[in-house]
Parts: sequence; structure tokens; C-alpha cells
Amino acid sequence: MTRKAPTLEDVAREAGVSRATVSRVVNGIRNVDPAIREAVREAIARTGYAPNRAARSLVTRRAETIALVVSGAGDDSESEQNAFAARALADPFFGRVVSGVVGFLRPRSMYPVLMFAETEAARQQVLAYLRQGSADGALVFSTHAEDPLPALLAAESLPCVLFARPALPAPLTYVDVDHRQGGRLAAEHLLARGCRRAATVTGPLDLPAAQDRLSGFQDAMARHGHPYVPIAEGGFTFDSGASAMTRLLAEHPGIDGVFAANDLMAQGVCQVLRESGKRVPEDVAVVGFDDSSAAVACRPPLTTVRQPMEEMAATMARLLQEQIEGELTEPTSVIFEPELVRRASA
Amino acid sequence: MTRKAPTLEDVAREAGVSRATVSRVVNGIRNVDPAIREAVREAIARTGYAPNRAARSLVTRRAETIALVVSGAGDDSESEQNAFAARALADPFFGRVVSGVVGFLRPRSMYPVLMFAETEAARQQVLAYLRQGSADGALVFSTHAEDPLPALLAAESLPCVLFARPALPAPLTYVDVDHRQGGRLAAEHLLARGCRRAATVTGPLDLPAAQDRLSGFQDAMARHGHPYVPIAEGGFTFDSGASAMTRLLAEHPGIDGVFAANDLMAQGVCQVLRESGKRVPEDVAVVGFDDSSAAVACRPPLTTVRQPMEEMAATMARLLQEQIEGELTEPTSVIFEPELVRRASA
DNA sequence: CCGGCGTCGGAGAGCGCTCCCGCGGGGACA
DNA sequence: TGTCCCCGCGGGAGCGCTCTCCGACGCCGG
Repeated sequence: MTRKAPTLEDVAREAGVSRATVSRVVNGIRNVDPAIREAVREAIARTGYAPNRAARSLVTRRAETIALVVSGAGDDSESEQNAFAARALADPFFGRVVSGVVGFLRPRSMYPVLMFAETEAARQQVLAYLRQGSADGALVFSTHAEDPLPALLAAESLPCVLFARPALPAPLTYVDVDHRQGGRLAAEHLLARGCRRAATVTGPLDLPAAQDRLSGFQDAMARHGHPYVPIAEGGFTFDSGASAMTRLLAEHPGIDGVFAANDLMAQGVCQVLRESGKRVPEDVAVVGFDDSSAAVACRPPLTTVRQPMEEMAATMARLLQEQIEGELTEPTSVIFEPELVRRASA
Repeated sequence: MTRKAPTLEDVAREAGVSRATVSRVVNGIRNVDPAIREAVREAIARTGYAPNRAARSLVTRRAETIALVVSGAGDDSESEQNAFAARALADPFFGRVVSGVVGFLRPRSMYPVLMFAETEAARQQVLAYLRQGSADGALVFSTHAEDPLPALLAAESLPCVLFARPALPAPLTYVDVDHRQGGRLAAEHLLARGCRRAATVTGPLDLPAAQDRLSGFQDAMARHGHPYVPIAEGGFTFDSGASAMTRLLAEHPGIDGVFAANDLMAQGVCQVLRESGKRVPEDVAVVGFDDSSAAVACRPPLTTVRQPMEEMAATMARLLQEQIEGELTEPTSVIFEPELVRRASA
């Protein structure tokens, strides 16, 4: 505890070589005589040496750390701040993201730093964190459309990669799924099952993702002879899905298929349908989006459009890494293809 | 981007003072003339100075970072490793933990680094991370009983605080809830509602927490004239709760109350009960444990024993901080009181 | 047998910061 | 008015590492 940790110097003395040579061995640099390399290795093992991260960072100007930022809107109360973190993590989406990021980072002995940026103060903390070199870059997950963080990051040219195309256009790298294509998959599946009066519950339409899922759905429906599709806007929550479905049912009692823009809303849709005496999928087929744990938990289990989250998150980490290394100077986005997962609901 | 960040030196020159004085201002050390302090503040603002974390860490020997480690068992396959992370985060428990930790850390401009230690290699990475001073200490959440990580940490006297009392005793600080008291609360509530043939579905009995919940429950029942209580062991999952309840029902069809050692199992219990034509709570009252989101999602919503997770997690962070500062040299554990949350199931 | 070239190890200069120490000046007390 | 003290500032020495030179040695060719 109190006895100080061995340094490069100590190892060098132990091995009878210079600091520089030990450094070369530690960093796996060529041009070291195998015999010496072995001697150094042993000295390292004997002393229990571990390179000091701070000292290394100081000269390499690299923290070997990246921030995973969950960004969004919230008020300034302390309780709200805590609730924000809890809510963000409660989303099953999040576990898959972390899983993908960690999958990429871990082989590189890196670990993500978890940050939340739901207030202006918190955003400034994130910026400060990056400016002072505590992290080399940020992976940003925005939970609402007008998130100012991406623009702030861009303004200081701090390396970052966004999840999803930002609503406010910015010259930044992002990773997204082809939402239009997802909407199309849902439409075609509903059509293929024989639905003739399909409706959709959208996400908040200020979000590009929600818009695209809707327009992909509408386009495909129109192309198959259904130019008019009843729509109701929701807020990506269970309750908003339920109330949207209630509205839809009131105006269009004959609906035989519903595309909900995420699984949580699809669950709400199913509940309202059940309470109205409709069977899923016999009377009304329901398709969700995300393939989250909600899709499996739902009764009946949801047919849903899957985003390859882990892969997308890992790609974000890779793009960020390349940006940090300077291999990537232009914004370079990657769009993934969604996939339909068939379960019982449609 | 390429233009280098301003240093203390730059600010000092700008303000016409020495590096040391700027450092004093930055670190809020007294003994600085107000006029000079103001001048330095302005120079800082003008230059956009942000102190370099690595340089500071190098001399203070402090990373100002703590690791949040989710530790457990798993095999070495890559898919399993990712699954471990995803599974850990999916647990609603986790969101509350992070929320509590962040609540403590954020006012100190600190952020947790997320690590997983489900394999020996991963554990070594965690140790290396701490040894090289990348983090000052670890908050450890073990997902299974024989987790070797705490002992490894203790052996190197690396600062750490555990969630829950370890099954393998170790001289380490931990934070826990009074599980016996929780079991007692459940028993007394069931008794007070008039249950005369209560049973319990326990957690894995190699976990101290599961043992204590059980013995607290048994003791209270015995004290009220019910020395024999049917028990069935579960594994803290939905399915294990369901199958435990099936076994219980086969042997003791007259059960009128069940204490399940966590909410997930309580959900399984409720489902089996429903399928057996028993009403909850009219025919059988059910009490869960944790007050997780499952408790609210369950039909009917669960009466459950609540652990103050956020507060516990914040306390862990505080204890770790004190340990790092050297204010706390002896293992000092804190036990929280659980609380009964009444909902519809009992 | 000698010169040139290539290879491998060592010396040393920082990276940006903190903190110890010492000095100068002004106020208070005798 | 003189002396002492204390407050506030600057100088400078590292913290542990990387990396650029540079020198030394060995090998090969002439």
C-alpha cells in the first residue's frame, strides 16, 4: 500500500539495462535482443511492475479512454438528474450498446467512462472532461431530437461518434440503421400476412428516426396500393403507445394490422387491443421495432424489426478510435440494414 | 485540433504571474490576492485553459477515477462475454446502482469506468487497471457467490468496496441491506394479513443474502407459532420462481401466502398461481424482494421489500473515496434497513 | 586486414503539473 | 522607529514515462 510501486527505472536496474530498453520491451517495439528482452520480462515479473498510466498519457497525449455519453433533456433538479441515469440504463437498448462497445474496447484494454449530459452544466462537464484529456473522444447517445451536445463537440473539434443521424445536421460521424428500410420490412410483412387496413403508431416526429420509419412504412404501403394509412404519434413509451392505439381504434375500428415504431409502444398497443377484445395476431397483427427485451416479454411475443445494436455500437467505437488516431479526418457514417424477426404477434 | 492546448505556463504568461500562482487559483487554494486571482481567472477564460489530467495525476498520484466492476462467472467464449455485459445491464437493479454512484461522483467531477470481470483474464485486467493507477479504486458488484475478485483485490490492498457481504469472508468494506430484517418484514406482513400457511421461494442458498432472507423469514414465522415453513430454492430468475412454485403447490396445495426472495421469482410465482386458478392476493398473497421495475410491471403489482439501492450505491462510492483518501484504513461496512412497499399482491 | 554500414542500447530532454522552500514586503507590537 | 512575523508570490525540482539522438559494436565486403 504505502510502499511505492516499482517504476521503469527500478525494472531497468533489476535487469541491468536502461530505462529506454525496458520501455521498448513493454511497448513491444522491435530492435531488442531476444536475450535482453527475456531478462527484462523476468525483471518485470519479479518487481511486479505496472506502467503508470498518467506518466504515459502525459507524453503520448492520449488517455486511452473514451466516454460513453447518454445525452438528453431534463430539468436541473437533483432527483431528476438521478432519474435520468436510471431511466437511460433501464432501457434494454442500453445493455446491448454497452455490450457492443465493451466488445470492441476490451481487447484493447480500454474501458468506457459513463457520463450523462441532460443539463447544460452536465454538458459543460463532458466538454471539460474531453478538453482536459481525461478521455480521447466520446460516443454520444442522444435521447431527444434537439440535443445541443453534438454541435458543441463539433465546435471544439473533439473526436466523437453519434448514435443515429442528428436532427440538427452537423458535420459529424454517426452510425445508424436504415429506418426507412425497417418501416418497409414492417409494411411488407403486414401486407404479406394479408392485412388490408394497417395503421401505424409513430415515434416523436421531430426525431429523424421516427420520421424515416414512418415514411418507409408509408411508401411501401402506397406502392402496394394503400396510399392512405392511419397514423397516431406516440412518444416511444408504453403509455404513449397505448393511448395512440386507443385513438386509432376510435377512428378506425376496422384496423387489422399495426406497425409500432418501437417495442415498448407495441406492448401498449397489444394491451389496448386485448382490452378491446381483439386477438393478436388473429384480429390485428402487430409489428414492433428494436427487438428489445420488451419484444420477448410481450404477450404475444412481438414480431419486430431488429437493429444490430451490438455491431452498431462496436462500429461506433471503431470509428471513434480511427478518428482519434487521425486515420479518419472526414465525417464518415455507417448505415446498417435492419432485419425482421418473426414471432407470434404478426 | 492540431494547435496544442494552452498550459499553465501560457496562462501564467498571459496573466503576468508565475505558474505556481495560476495553479493555486485553479485549485482554489487560499493565500492569493483577490486582484491577482481575478486577473488569473480572466487569463484562464481568455486562453480557454483546461488543466491536463495526466500531468496532474502524475504528481498527485491520483487518477480521480473509480471503476465500477460487475463481477461474476462465465465461460471464456466471446459471445458469452458480451452476453454477460448485456445481461448485467438489463437487470433493473443496475440502473439504480449507477444512478446512486453517479449521484455521488458527479458533484466531484468524477465518472465511473465500467468494467466486467467474468473470466480470469478479465479479472487480471481489472487488477492491472488499478495497479497502473488508471483508477483509484473499485466498486464491486458480484453476481455470484464464489467470486474470487474481492480476495484478489484484498491481496494487493487495492481500495475497493463490495456490494453485499461476500460469501467468502474477506477483510473488506461492504455495503448491504439487512436481509434478515427484510425476511422478517415479509413474514410479519403475511401474518398480519391473516396468512396461516405461508411458504417461501428462496434464492440460491450459497448466497449469504438468500440465506439471510430465508432465516429472517423463518425466525419471524417461528416466533409467531409457525415453526415449519415449506421452502423451495430458486435461482433469482423468473423461470426458477415459477418452477419452485409448481413444486410447492404440488406438495402443499393449501398455501395461502408466498414470500419470494426477489421480484423476478415473485413474478414467476404469480404466473403459476394464476395458471392454477388461484387469485392473488385473495387466495394466495405474494411478497417479493427488491422493489425492482418487475414489481410494478407484475400483475398484480407486487408488495415487496425495498432496498434503498441509490443510497446504498452512493454510500459505497463515499466509503471508497474515504478509503482512497486514507481516512478509512479499517474495513467498515454499512448495513441499510429495508422497507416494505405495499402494493396489490399482498 | 580495414572501412563502412546496419543494428541495438543508453543518455537525456522534456510532457504539464504540484508542492516545497525561500524571499520580500508590509503590518503590528514594543 | 526598529524588529519580528506572517502572508503572498516565484523558482525549481521532480512525478514516470516516451522518444529522439547518438554512440558503440559487429558483420560483411573489398
